[in-house]
Amino acid sequence: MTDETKRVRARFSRARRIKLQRDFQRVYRFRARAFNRRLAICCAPTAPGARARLGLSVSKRVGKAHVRNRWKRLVREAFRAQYAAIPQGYDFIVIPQKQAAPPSFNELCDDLLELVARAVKKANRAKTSSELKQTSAKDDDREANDALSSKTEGANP
RNA sequence: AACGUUGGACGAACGGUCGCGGACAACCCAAGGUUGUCUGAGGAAAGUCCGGACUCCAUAGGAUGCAACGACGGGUAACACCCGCCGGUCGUAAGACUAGGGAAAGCGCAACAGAAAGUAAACCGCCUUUUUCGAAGGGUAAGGGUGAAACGGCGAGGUAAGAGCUCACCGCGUUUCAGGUAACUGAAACGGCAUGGCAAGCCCCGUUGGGAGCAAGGAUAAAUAGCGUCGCGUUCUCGUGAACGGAGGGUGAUCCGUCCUUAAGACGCAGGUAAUCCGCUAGAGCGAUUAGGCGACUAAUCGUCGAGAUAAAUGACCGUUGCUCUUCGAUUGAAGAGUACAGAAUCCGGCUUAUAGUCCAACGUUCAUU
RNA sequence: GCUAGCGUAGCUCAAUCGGCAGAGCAGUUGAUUUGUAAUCAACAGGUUAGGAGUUCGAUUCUCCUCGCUAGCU
Repeated sequence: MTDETKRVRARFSRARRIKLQRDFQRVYRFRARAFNRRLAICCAPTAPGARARLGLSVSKRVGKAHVRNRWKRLVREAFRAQYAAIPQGYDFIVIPQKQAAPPSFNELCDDLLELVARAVKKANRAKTSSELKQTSAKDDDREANDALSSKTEGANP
């Protein structure tokens, strides 16, 4: 019975997806990644109280249009089903590796949880190592001057 | 019954739980959110190979060029599509394929072989004359050999040997007659071989084509940073303005022509924003009946509304039942595996390509039975 | 959405107007050397991306697929 109540709560609306090119670039630049034979996951922290968000990047190398749609739907469904087990306050980008056939749903759930855990560990390590970067990242959200900030970071060391 | 040929239809079904896009309604109500109801991929949505609708540029007119098409008749909004029919090739047949105008407008091509690859010529031959017996001259294109293709085929007459030289049949061409809307078919007469092939080689003839594409195009909002180049004369008029000329630009191949601008302007470079709404789905729509037509299709009447996203919705799990294959059993059955190709993005009509399987109809050949 | 180009040996590229598919590097074998490299000689290696058509004959001409690349909006 507890499982059913969890399922009732598990929703996945448009607000929990990453849509803007800006956000994608921010997550890629944070460089907290975890790989698998089938998947790659990038991860970056957002504001502390925010919900976890999912972005998908499925290239043409993966397959034809219906194969790509299949991947996106499976990953979205896995993200939704395991939403309670995923840590909040992060953005995730899921990238299927090229030439990989879509797996079954249960395998994909296991892969997703494992890789999310690894990526979040990496992200926390990066966060604690340099707190200045975190503040600069917050500024990035508001002002959206990614290019300038990255240039200054490269110039400082 | 077996083997085929052609055309068409479908392309898993039902139920439960959760989730996503859209519309409507209610509630909290600032944004937005919650609940309920309805609804939500295809025969190819694909490739983007053709043709249109629609929108803007803006006048699309002429000549040349370029591109596409090419028997004939029809269908259609249009077509490189479809239907009918003719010719050709293949198949015992049902049927299949067919870019199928012009080679006496001109240019060009045909490797190797072969004597010769096209206004003819003559290697071996055959016949004949001369002869120094080596050969030379003449006639001929029946035969040999080469080639994908050799200047009609085959038989008879004829001849020194031969030859459409003559004749019959066939092929080819011209004319006439008959049938057909026509392509064409059939028959007769005449000609007496002239006019070999390739035009998916150049080309000629005929027909068609203004350009760009929903990121078209329109509205609102937000944001930024400007810079450079070009640039009006005359006449008339009190003046507004008009005419002519010049300059710049468009007409996306060129020229003529034409159109626009000419001082709150045009063009170029650089930079910023890429957010919302409209376009956006009722249409050459779909289904049925009747009528016309061999058919593609058309007309009338009745009924009906079936996706509209934008980091882009159609999914996940479970159960039952179909269908196919394998194994066991072999009457029912049991277990396992599989259940294709593939995803709308402005919308239609085609073509092409990919497809597990299932069903229906018509027809052909062979065999068996009556 | 629109448009252009390319595909030939393991690699990089040729092949005029349609007429025997070639070169360099790489590979194999032999020679040379005490041995290796270099050099010399010989050899092998091709569905000309796939299919169909035109033609006597197609890498070449035409059409349809497949893959790759580039450009414009």
